[in-house]
Amino acid sequence: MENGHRREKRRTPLKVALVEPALLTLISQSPRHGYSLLADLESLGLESLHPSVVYRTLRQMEDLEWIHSEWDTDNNQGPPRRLYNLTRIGDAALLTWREELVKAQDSIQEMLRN
Amino acid sequence: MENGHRREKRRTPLKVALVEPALLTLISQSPRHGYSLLADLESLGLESLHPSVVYRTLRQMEDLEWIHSEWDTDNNQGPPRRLYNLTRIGDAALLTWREELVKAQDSIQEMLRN
DNA sequence: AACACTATTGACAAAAATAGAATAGCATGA
DNA sequence: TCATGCTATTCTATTTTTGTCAATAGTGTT
Repeated sequence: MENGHRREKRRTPLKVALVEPALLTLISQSPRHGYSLLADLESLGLESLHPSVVYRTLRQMEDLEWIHSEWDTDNNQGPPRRLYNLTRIGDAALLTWREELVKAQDSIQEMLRN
Repeated sequence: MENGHRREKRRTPLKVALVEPALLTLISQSPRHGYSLLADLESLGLESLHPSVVYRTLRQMEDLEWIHSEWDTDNNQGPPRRLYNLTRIGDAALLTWREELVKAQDSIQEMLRN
């Protein structure tokens, strides 16, 4: 049955796999809200992510108690927004993530060295 | 409803997201069969992957015609095994992947530079 | 009031990932 | 020869994740 090609799509793009550590990194730098994180991710090279992906990841991380959010009261330009900041657990999670990032970096380096 | 923590698991580990380019890279170096790829992935830092992950990815890539397999006839030590090698399409796919890897590398670098 | 922009949430279908069982050839020793 | 263990691959059920779209909603502008 040598033939019979079925699928077209590829696996989870690297981009998506990096959203979580990227958000942690950004929030650790300074508390932010989701909408601005959406833009900040682009500065990390993670472009054109669907907003839902970002908000969902934020909620998941909050469920894990890596981050904590509160409604931003000194809200100037629009509807209420959540301001996220890192918890102590999130700090630890970031450290763990950084180790994983280093490993991934090594793997990639190895692959690229033709 | 500030509280009510639901989930425990994290997203797809980076490790898994790197299986596809890693396999392409290895096969491009020299044709191999699945079982040995399982071991070779470890040399790329992708450790303790479930065999299913590797075999599934191989089948997916074969469906995409990135790789081609044939049963290895000069089979010495066990049951029949598939020998995989890269197609021309796979060559191109590897190049595309390498660009993605470079981008990911940049993103990671950016995250790690505290 | 209609519209555009900021901001977040919810829900659903489709795809992917996890893990374990099933299958099977070969080699070795009891 | 029968059990055991290793090599090697496939299948399938279940759980998770992802992609996408719609819904909600406040604020400012025309």
